[in-house]
Amino acid sequence: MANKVQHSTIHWFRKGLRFHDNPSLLHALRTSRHVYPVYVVDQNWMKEHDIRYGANWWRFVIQCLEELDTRLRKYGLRLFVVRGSAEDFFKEHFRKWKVTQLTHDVDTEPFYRIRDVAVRKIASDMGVEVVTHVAHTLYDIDRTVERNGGTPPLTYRKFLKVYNEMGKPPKEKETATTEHFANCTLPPEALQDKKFDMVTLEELGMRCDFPAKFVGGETEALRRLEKSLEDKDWVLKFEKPKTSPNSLLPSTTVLSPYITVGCLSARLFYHQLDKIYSKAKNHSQPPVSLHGQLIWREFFYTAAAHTPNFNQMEGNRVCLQIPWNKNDEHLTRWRNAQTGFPWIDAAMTQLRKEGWIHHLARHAVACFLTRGDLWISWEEGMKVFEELLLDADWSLNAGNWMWLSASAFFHQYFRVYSPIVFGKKTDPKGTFIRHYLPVLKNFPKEYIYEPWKAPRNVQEKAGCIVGKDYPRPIVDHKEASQRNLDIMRDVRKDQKETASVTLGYGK
DNA sequence: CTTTTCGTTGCCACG
DNA sequence: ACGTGGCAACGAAAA
Repeated sequence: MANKVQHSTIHWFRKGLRFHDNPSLLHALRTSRHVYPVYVVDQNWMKEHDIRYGANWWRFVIQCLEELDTRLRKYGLRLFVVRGSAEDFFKEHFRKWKVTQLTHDVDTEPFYRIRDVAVRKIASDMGVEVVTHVAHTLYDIDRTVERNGGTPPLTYRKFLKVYNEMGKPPKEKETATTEHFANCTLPPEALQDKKFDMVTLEELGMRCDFPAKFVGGETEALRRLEKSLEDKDWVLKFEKPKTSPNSLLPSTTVLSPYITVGCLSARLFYHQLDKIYSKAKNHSQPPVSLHGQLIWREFFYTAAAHTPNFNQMEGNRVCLQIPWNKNDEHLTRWRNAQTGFPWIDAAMTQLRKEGWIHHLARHAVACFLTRGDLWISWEEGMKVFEELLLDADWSLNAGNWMWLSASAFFHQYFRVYSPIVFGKKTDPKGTFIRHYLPVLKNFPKEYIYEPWKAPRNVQEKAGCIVGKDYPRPIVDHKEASQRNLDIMRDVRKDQKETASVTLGYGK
């Protein structure tokens, strides 16, 4: 090899749990004699920053880590799973392992940024060079914002304009493979150090008493990508709003969990789509196309990275200030699929048991919790999603919750999803409900979306008495949504007046 | 400045 | 089956 191969490098996996399109890993391998691949599990840090991934998410990530470890061992390396503070670990091991270089992806969430600044300081104090690359998003987000004049685009159209000016995102990098690892080794004592062996759910104090519907790992991610792109016609015609939220086989790709933890590169997905698009005469366009979905992700990442307090209402300049109610009983019932609205409860059951629900199902349950029915803050819903979703992503989660609650980005608050009618369009027989709420499975289709309306004898025949075997609806939808609509209108009127008064003072 | 148009995915009644 | 306008009417951006 022509270039000097002499660094002793820690490659820090956070997201980016992959060998394909991993520029910072490639850099580590190309410039080092020793490469220590590290993943940090720090529950205190997570608690401090209110990061609340649940057992299903951890199981998924551990599967990803196991695959990384297995593959690294084939190349003579291993994964070091660190317990506790990243700062403490680096302070100790930069010296112990004679580290001269640290490599990792650029991450934009505030909690990552704070920690990265601290780690960078430790590194510079100890003479460790830090090399980072943008690999999780399509573009370098700071440059997108620069291009937009210093602020993030806050409408999709505006974002598209910037996107069109910037040209296609960088091509994905080659996959790290045998030749990249050829010159990298680890000292035997490090290879055998049991302290850094794989973490388990038990160790994290967690339990999953249901099987994994979606298995983590890069191999599964790439297999799923390939399968998703198999039917070219489906890819070319894809329009998100036309996909079904309640088909038992997902009507979309379900690549989001893989992209979120980074065992699938968004850039790889982007360019594979691009190849298919370029060979065809016609294809669907953003925002509804598959490219459009990746651009939505980028849109929320960009807004989140440049909006202080993006995941809360208070101090968030893009978020409408709404006097939400606090109602722990209603929140708990929503969380635990006990609202008495079968379509809502079925979706929430799918979320809890599988960790993924269709985007439109998220719309339905989010609208129900916030502006539609329960008038509970979007922040509460966001927290539940973060705990239960495999694809929970800080930026997208907060952004979409603001969208659905009509707090930001989306303003047509009078368009309320009906918890009874909406699901019927794509699943009139209620197959989805019957699957996830077996207690209702024998209700005739006339009553499956509103079982409380079934006459007593029908309930008896179905073997399910509403109010006993399945809850009565916790609100009257018509009444609640109308009341909420009125409050929303008043809030907006008030805030417009306040804003103009403030403006008046400013002049 | 005002006016019009548009916005990934509402519901309902009517034809 | 599907399209349309009314509902009561949002904010951002184009015109």
